[in-house]
Amino acid sequence: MAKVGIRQVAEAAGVSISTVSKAFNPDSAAGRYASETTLEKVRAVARELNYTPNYGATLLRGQSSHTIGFTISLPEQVSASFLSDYPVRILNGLGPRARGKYQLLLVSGGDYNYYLDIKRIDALVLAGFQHRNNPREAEMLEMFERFNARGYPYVIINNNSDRLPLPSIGCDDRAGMELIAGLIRKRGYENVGFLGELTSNPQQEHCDRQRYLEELLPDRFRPESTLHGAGEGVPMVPRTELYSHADGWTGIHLLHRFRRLPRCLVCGNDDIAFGALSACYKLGIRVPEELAVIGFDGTPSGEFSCPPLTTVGQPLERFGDMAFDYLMKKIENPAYCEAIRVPPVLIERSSA
Amino acid sequence: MAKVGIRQVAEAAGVSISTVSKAFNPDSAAGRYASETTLEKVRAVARELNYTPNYGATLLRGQSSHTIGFTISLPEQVSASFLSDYPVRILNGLGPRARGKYQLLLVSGGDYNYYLDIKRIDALVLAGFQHRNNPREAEMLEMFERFNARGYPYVIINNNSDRLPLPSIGCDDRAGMELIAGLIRKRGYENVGFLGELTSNPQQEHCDRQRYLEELLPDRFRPESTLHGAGEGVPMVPRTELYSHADGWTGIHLLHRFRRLPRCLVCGNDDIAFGALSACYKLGIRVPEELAVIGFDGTPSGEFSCPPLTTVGQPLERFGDMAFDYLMKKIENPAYCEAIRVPPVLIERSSA
DNA sequence: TATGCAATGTAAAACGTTTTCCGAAAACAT
DNA sequence: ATGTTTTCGGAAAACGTTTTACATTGCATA
Repeated sequence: MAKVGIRQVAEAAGVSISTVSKAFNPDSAAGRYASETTLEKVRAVARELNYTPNYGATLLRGQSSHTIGFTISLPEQVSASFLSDYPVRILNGLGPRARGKYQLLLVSGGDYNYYLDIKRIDALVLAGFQHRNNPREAEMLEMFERFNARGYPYVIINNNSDRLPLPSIGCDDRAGMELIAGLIRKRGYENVGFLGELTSNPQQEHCDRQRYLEELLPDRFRPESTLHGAGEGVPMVPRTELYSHADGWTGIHLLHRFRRLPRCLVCGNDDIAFGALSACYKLGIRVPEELAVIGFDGTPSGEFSCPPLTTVGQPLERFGDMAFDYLMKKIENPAYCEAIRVPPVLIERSSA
Repeated sequence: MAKVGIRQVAEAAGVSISTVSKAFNPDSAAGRYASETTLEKVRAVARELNYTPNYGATLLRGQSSHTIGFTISLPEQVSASFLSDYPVRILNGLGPRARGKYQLLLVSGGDYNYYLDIKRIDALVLAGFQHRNNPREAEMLEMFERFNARGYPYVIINNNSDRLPLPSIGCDDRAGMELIAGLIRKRGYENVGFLGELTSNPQQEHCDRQRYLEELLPDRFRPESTLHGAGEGVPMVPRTELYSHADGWTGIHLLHRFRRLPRCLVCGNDDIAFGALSACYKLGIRVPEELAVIGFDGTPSGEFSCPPLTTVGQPLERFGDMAFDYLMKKIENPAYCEAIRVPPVLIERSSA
């Protein structure tokens, strides 16, 4: 069978190739100059002939690559959560939404500019970027700046800082902490501490989640049950591992040894909570009888930890499809910029 | 600044545009007809002008898309392991290898044929495809057949069946089971059972891992400590969950209730083992004192389960870069087909 | 010195679209 | 009936490469 291109379709439909092109690009400026009746007829013929526009030609002549870049974190820096189910869940939302309209290109760290520059991608989804307390924060902010300056459409997934408004989609951490605070009041835990990712630099600001918790439970929050606030006795430990499990593990050991364990410990994320849980198991601390542990993220494994983890679930699939909508909006209106926060959901299991 | 295309480079280098093209496609047939000296000079000029061949034009005129498709499982079917860190680890191997040479396109389930047909991708990496005991096995095999018939370069990651030789890269399961068998002998566990994924169909063949274990430990293996072999008393449970955690959980409950628990239980994968571990925690079964549990996969979370999981680690990053090499070989020599098995590694922690 | 052949480079023809520009026809206003 | 606008569709010019086919040069051989 002969190759079927735009010419064959044109001939079969009895129109010129430009009309066929218009049938496939109804939104283009020239599209206005053909009647919908004709276009529909052309489309029917095209369907029958099983015609698909040649991607190379489209790309060469047209202005859109119909491709969205998806990238997980800076080069050689994969955030801990991306070693769990994060990317797949996000992609499960993004993929179906983009299907048929945009293709998804995996852009490895550092190639963003390049791909955007050569028009290989129309827009970029940056996932797994935590710029807060990140040693390469400067580099990341500079990149965002560059994107803004050039008007590149991009969106960051799960960048939760409320101090730096950026085009982003993420969990409404404050709402999440409200859920947790509500649970804590319900259970009646009087002493509440927080366990975030460890860092060797005590100067670094606390993560937003900790701040929210302090604000929401001023009467119950115990700063000394926090590694930053634990005081002189407690040494700061340099981070050695990529995974934050280790932070939870170390955190419990430290707080236990220095007798700073509260009645309830809220963890910055589920991975930290898992680490905390294993340390409790090891040290014989009963959860939740002696120590209640609450996570944040809703990782599926939480259902099967020992004991099953009470946590706050992030709608990651939702982030994915919202990211797509965000970018479409941004492409249409280059001035659009918003930090969207999606409310999470409380998952009550048995650790608190 | 004016756009820099092949013409500008040609002019700057004092050669014709075809010579510039040759400099960038040294492997093409026509490449032989220009001296390496000239080509190198052209390349230097191109570098200086910061020239990159226009992708659309390359695609239109050339025959290769320089793109590899990466796909995780059939539409609407994400295998449990892909909700852990699998895809990212594989991509961590594949990405750097492909970088600069091939782009990576995320192909969502069902679009493979389409993308290959329209030459949008040169080759395909299929990850997360377990065709054994899969309700859609027929569909998958048919797809593989079609690929073979048309000579599409593709490779399946982690398809471990030894009964159906397919272009694949995966863990050498037999070698893995040898490691486990060795550990079991060393520890002196006399009764060994196996816990695979549950299925409502008792007719289905055992997974290869179980078969290897039986073959390797004929003296210690207890078929009754296996859900398939547990006999009439034990009901088969239909799968309800995507995650195999649940299978481990249910498995332990069942075996415990019907008093078929062996001294040591080998699990088909880590997720099952985590489910088993939580069930033990819940039921008060001490691990490893009463029951030793061994996993398979080397999921990072194993380090922080309760107790930390003894398992066999799969070199997933290695799979990724081997997949790239595989496809390159296949593109060069269309007849090439091999099922590569990479030996795993024993990770001794405290659950056995 | 003529001849043939290998080595090197170029001109020009694709590749299959999108888009610009223009003319014909139709609709409308006078 | 005439002039003016609007609507519709086509001809043709890009887009930036790769590849084919051919021209030139240099060199060894007859």
